[in-house]
Amino acid sequence: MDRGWSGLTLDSSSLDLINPNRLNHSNHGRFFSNPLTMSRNVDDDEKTKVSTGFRFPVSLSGIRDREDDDLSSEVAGDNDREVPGEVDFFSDKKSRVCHVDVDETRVKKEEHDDRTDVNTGLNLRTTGNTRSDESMIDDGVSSEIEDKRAKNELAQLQDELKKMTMENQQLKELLTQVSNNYTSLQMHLVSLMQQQQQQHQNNIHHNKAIEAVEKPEETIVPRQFIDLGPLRAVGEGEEVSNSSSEDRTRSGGSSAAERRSNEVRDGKRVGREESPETESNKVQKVNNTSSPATFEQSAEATMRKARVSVRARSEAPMISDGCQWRKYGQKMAKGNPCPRAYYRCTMATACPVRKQVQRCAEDRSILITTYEGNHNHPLPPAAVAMASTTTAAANMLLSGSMSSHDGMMNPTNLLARAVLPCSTSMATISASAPFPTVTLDLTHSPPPPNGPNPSSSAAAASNNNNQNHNSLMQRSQLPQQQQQMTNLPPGMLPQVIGQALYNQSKFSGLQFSGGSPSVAAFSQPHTVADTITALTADPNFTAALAAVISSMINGSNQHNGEGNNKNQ
DNA sequence: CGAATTTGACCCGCGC
DNA sequence: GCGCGGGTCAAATTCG
Repeated sequence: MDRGWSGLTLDSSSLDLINPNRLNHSNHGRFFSNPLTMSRNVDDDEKTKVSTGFRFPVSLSGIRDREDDDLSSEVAGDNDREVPGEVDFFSDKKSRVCHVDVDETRVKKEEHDDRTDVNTGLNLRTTGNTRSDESMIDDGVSSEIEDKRAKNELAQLQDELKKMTMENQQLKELLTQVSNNYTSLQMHLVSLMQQQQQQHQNNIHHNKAIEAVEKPEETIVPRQFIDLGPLRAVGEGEEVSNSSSEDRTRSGGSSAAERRSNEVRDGKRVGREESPETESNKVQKVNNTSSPATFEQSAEATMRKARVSVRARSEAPMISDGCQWRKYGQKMAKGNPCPRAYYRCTMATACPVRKQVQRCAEDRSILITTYEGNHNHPLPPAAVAMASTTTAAANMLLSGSMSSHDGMMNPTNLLARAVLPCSTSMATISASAPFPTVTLDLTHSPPPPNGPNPSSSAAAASNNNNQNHNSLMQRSQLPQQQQQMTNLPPGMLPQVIGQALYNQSKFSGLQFSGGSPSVAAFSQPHTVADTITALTADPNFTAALAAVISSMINGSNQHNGEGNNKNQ
């Protein structure tokens, strides 16, 4: 069936969260929509009962479908025509309820809750059929009892509906609260970063003053500038004008990078989109341009160096991530029989983003795509998911890889440090690689019985703690959605990655609900505080939230920066 | 015919 | 200093 169902199964403990009334704080407009879903869902639920697990929708549309189904059936609960059917569907329980009678509300509620765990929106057409069947069989049973049963059921459903509505209300409040918290946090971050920026400017002015007084050759530079990678595309026009021979002389240890920039000057490599610059040149430039955007440029420079590696199973030669790429080279990498292809983004003339695509040596069904740099142009919707994901990952990585002082001062790093311990189930971070690299492993296939871990080649840099990484992955029971990603059609990947971040917040609690059946975070009525606790305790929620915030931070940085802002 | 890809050559960084 | 490997360039080739 191609209705957005993932086809993957969940343990029954997660089922409860599928209930859109608990998850979805919205869309009452769709409450009565799509009557077809009722009949459609019959099959699903019946199949679900037969099979070992339950299906859940990965796509939002899928979620909505289920929501419609559930809601529709609830609505149908108000509809007398359909109610008896549902009664019969749960006939094994209903009869008990019926005998206990209405005054035994506690018992009834327990039964009711049990049933809720199974999915309240079970299907009316099935039940209707069942009813008709049963009515044919049970002709002897008095219609009076049946009416009574129907009324009981109706009351029960109405009760349930009220309960759901209240829960919905609670969730809405929760959402409001979370979003308020988020807004205030964001404001706080922005103010922090502005303060930091101010501080950097002051430092720069101070250093320039010192420079003017002391020997001009001894450039005193704040440490953070020294530690930075090359400045991101300086713009083709302004490229080499500053790097005179005096600069090179002054910079002392003239490196090969300088020779490269000489070549650029000599016209050998004019077509280069990025001007390779020495550290000293960079420092020089930074010092020369004491513009307010210095800090942002520095961040971008580091960003340019950071890499995000995505491992995914794909038979296609390249995962389609929504961007346009031009292949500019191919090399045989050592230790891998598969060639490595080099692509650069062609959506804008001077977009610095590049990516490498290579198949994993150990498992050639795994495609390793390594992204480097930030887009300097608007992205099509299809590319936003991947771009924001990689940017967020890179942000987390970079904020974590900064020097200790800066890292501690960097608000992003606070997030990263809060996030990384739990996001290791999805991301591996490498500080020892030539470039800081974060690896998003979307394959999560069990390691070959006797071979090395499949993630070992791409995440090679991180392999000093690779074992730990894997144990983390296993211990945390990698989200089933990720497992589902392993065999996605290539075009679906970016969407799913982005979706995953989104879904992580939506399905928070689902994936980590533990083994106990029907005890997911919302299976029982909770106070808002309980719910918040459950949400914030969930690593996925934290990770997703951090990814979003991190992405936003990057965005705000870029907006504060100069002309060539990134759009991620 | 223009755009995209291929591929050999070149350059650079790094380890020995 | 030399060799190796990674990364990039650009002419040649292929493709639409």
